[in-house]
Amino acid sequence: MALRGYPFRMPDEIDPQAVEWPYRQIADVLAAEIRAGRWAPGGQLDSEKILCARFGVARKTLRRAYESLRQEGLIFTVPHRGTFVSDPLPAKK
Amino acid sequence: MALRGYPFRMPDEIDPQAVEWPYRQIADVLAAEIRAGRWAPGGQLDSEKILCARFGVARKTLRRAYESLRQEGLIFTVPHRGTFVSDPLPAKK
DNA sequence: GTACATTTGTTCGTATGTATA
DNA sequence: GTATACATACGAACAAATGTA
Repeated sequence: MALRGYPFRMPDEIDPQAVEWPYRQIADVLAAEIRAGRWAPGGQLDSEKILCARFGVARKTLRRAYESLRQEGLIFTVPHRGTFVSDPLPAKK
Repeated sequence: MALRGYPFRMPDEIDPQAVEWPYRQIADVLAAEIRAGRWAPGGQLDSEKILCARFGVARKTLRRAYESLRQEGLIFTVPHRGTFVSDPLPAKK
């Protein structure tokens, strides 16, 4: 990482200089983990706060990633409770 | 300045009629200020918006000037955060 | 019931990224 | 080169709902 004079290193797989937007990279990482079975269907995902720390992004960016995953049907959010893995998972396109 | 009957003075040192491209003039002005120590190494430069107003140019032009300064190693940009003076500054060629 | 922590919901201001005319 | 619009992102703050001690 650390491209073009960017002095910091991101905590996780996110590259702010990449072609893909950070929120997309995050969504892809989480989608892969969900598909891999890191959480069981219905299981609760990490909170926005935790994931912000993990990926080193602002909460708005993390929420944008979650929003994408919701639109893709992989997760659902219960207000003030948390975000969970869809059950069943949609077929992989 | 005050070209072609334009009764006012340009906001800053840019002369659209000069041989040098406006983005080059801007880059030179900023480079001189950086070398002169107007900002400390690591200090945040003015935003694109501010500098557009100062030099009286479109954002596209200002960004091109910043791009040149980045290539010269004088500054670096953190996406959505701002543009900063390199630390340390490269030796003047 | 009260107090506290946790999580998501919402809004504000500012800055850069990208695209189109 | 200019002008405009919109998307993405950071940072911060506060609100609302939930769960627990």
